[in-house]
Amino acid sequence: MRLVIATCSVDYEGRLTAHLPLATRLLLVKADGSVLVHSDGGSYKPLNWMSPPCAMAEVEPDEEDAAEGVLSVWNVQHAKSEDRLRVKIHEVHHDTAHELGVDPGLVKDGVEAHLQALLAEHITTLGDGWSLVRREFMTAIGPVDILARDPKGGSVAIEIKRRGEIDGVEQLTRYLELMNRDPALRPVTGVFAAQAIKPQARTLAEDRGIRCVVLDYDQLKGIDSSETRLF
Amino acid sequence: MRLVIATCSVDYEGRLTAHLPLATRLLLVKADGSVLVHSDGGSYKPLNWMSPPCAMAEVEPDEEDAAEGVLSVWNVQHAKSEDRLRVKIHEVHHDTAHELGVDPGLVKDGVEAHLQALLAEHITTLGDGWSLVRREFMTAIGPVDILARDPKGGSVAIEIKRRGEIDGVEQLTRYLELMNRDPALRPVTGVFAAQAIKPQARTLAEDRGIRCVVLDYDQLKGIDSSETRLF
DNA sequence: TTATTCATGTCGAAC
DNA sequence: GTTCGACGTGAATAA
Repeated sequence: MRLVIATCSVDYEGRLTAHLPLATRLLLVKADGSVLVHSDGGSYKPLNWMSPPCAMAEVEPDEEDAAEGVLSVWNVQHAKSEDRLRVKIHEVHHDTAHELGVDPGLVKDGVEAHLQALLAEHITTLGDGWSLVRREFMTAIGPVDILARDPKGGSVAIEIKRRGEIDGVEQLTRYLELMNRDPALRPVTGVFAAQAIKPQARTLAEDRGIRCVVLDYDQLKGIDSSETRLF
Repeated sequence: MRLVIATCSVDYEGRLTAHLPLATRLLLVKADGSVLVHSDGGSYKPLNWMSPPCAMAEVEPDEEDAAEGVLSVWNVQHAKSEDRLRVKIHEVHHDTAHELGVDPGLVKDGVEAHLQALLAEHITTLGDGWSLVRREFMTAIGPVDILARDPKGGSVAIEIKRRGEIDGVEQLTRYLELMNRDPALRPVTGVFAAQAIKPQARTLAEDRGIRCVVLDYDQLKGIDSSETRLF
C-alpha cells in the first residue's frame, strides 16, 4: 500500500465523466493497483477512484502539462472496461509504501438472514396458533423467506426485510400472485415483516391485503436468550 | 488527515455487529473525526468505518487488553446514534498527520438527468412522428420522466433509467395504472428506456405490454453535437 | 426535517 | 461468467 499526499487534479472517464480541480488530497494505491482519491472530510467514499482489476502507470507529463507545473501523471486504466483515471501531480507532500499482507476479513452479524432465523424460530410473534411450514420456500421465481400456516390453516407467505420499502412489497406481491395460481397452495395470504416499514410501502401493502408487521430485533433476540436460559 | 499503519483489531456495533481480527491495516482519520479502516486490497469501501459526525477518543487499554499486547484503544462514537467503532492497536508502523484544506469538489456529467434531456430533445429516436408532450409530467404518485405522443396521437409514458431493472418496470407500471384511470389521458401506453435492460426486466415489461428501448448515450450525444454543428 | 431516488453504487451468492 | 438482491448501503434532492 502506497500513501501519497499530493496537490493534484484528477479526471475520470468511464461510465460518466468527472473532474477534480487542483487541490491537496490523499492518493491511496493498493497492492492490487486500485487507486482511491480522498479529501480530508466527507464520507468513506473517495472523491474519485479506480476499482480492481486495473493497472497504474506513472508517466512524464507532456509539454503542455509540464508548463502548467505538472511533475508527474498517473494513468490508471481498468483492465476490463474503458474506465480510466488520470491524476496530474503538481506537488508531492508525502510518499510512503507499506507491506500489509492479506486481511483475514470481516465477521458480520445481525443482517436479514438472522432476522429470518429469529422470526422462523418464534413464528408465534405473528399470533397464537401460527406455525412454521418452512424457510426459503422455493417458487418458480425464487424463494419465499418463510412459508407459515395461520390458526385457520391458511398458507401465509412472509417476506422479511431489514427496511420495509416499496420494492419489498412488489416482490412479495409477485410471489403471492404466482403461489395463488397453484391449486395445491391457494389461497395464500401475505405478511410483510421488517424492522421498519416506510409509510408508502405500508400503504401499498395494505391496499393489496398484505399484513404489515414491524419486527423488534432486540426483542426477538431477547426471547431467544431467555428461552435458552430456561434450559 | 492522520494516516496510521497499525496492527490492530476492530469492532463495530450499531446497525449490525462486526469484528475484524488482528492484522495490519491503514487507519485513516479525517479532519471531521471520521475514521476509515482499509486493507491493502478490495474496493474503495473500507473494511470498517465511522461516518461523521463522530468523535474519536484515544484511551489507555484496560488491564486485560494490555496483557494481550494492546498499546492503545480508539473509541469512535457517532454523535447522533449508538453506532460505535473500537480499534485496539497492537503495533504502530507509521503515523503521520497532514493539512489538506477544503476540497473544491467533483464536477460530474452523464447521469440520468442528461439521458432524459437528450431523449426529450430527440424523441424521434423512438420512431418517426413521435412528439414530446413534456418532461417530468406530474402524477399523484410522482413525476413521469417523459410524456410523449406516438404517431397515432396516443399518450405514452416513458420511464428512463441508466440501467433498466425490475423496479423500474414496477415504477412505470404504477404510473400507467394510475394514468389509465384518468379519462382525460387514457389510453396511455408505456416505454421503458435505458442504456441497458436486464433480461428479467425486459421479460416483465414486455409481458405487460411495455415497449423496451435501449438508449445509446454516445449516439444521442452525437446527434446533439452534429445538429449543433449545422447552425 | 423527513422521504424518495440515484449511484462510476459495491458486494456476495446463486445459477 | 452472469444475474440477482442486500447493504452499517451513502448521498443528493424534493417535499
